Amino acid sequence: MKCNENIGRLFGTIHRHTRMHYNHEFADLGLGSGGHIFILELNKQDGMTQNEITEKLHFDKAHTARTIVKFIELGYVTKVHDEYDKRAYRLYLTEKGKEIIPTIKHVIKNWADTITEDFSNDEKRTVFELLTRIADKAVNSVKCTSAEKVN
Amino acid sequence: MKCNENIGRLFGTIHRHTRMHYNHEFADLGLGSGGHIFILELNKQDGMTQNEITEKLHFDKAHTARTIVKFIELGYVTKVHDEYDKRAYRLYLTEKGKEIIPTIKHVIKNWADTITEDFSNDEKRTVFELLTRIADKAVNSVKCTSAEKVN
DNA sequence: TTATTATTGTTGATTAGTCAACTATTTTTT
DNA sequence: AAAAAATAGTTGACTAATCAACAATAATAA
Repeated sequence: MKCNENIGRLFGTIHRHTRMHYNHEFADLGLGSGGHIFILELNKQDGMTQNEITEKLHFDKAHTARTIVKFIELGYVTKVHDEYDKRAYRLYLTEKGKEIIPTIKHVIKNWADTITEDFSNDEKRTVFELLTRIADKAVNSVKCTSAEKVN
Repeated sequence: MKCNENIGRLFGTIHRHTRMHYNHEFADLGLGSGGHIFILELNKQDGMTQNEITEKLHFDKAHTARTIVKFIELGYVTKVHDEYDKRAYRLYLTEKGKEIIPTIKHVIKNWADTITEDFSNDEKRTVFELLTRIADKAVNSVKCTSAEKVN
């Protein structure tokens, strides 16, 4: 069975083209292809620290730091020193940040609809479920190998 | 139905962690996370031009150019001026290039097995088929929007 | 044949993202 | 309480990949 052979390549192809599309769609907002996720996440749960959002989104904290700096410059996010832990910052969406939520959601939904255009509802549900499981495994497997490295 | 909402995010997460894993596994060969695909493709079909392999893998030609330069330095690939079209180069795997094929295949298969560890054979087949269809749509959709831009 | 257009590949600039090393704090151990 | 270890965030260096502009060559139109 050859099924598994190129699955990584498919992920690469899909991800790169998703990025190209988002780059195009989000250009007017001053966003690139990746940052909108932070905004959506803050919309779900305001007041997270950079570390918390980093872990939730499975990014590297350096990436978060730089993305947030950019969003503050763009006026979408504000950063407040935590009262009790002076190392930490709490992140909040500004009004301007909240305003772009509908646009972001619209672009995301459109793209999802486009790439699963010919899918039945059943297939949509299936692919979402299987990808969720794969993402979980991927995250945990990498976590393990980098933990090994430490030991 | 919320299924579609975050599918792009799943692709991002999976792809980034795949890259981290490949970076780790391919380091000994001097490869990063992406280049091995070119080597596998040349192993399937020798003598392609840079353009041909670029299109087959859905990359940007600039990326191909730089990747090939690196592979020539590493001794995995050679580049031969096309006899009839002096703009083009034909690409061939060297012996050293052929030697690393089994390692590459092994790493890829291992990763695919890891991330679908708890999948039934049926689920593996399904996810592969659905992803193939998604990749196809993604490639074509982006192609369309960039064609629009030209007009 | 000459002029125009298209194609192959290269280079420069830019973005997304990681890792490693660092500073400033906070927590834990002694 | 002092020393050691852990944590939050920043910065520098690097890779993967894209887009845009370019040079050289080839194909097409005049």
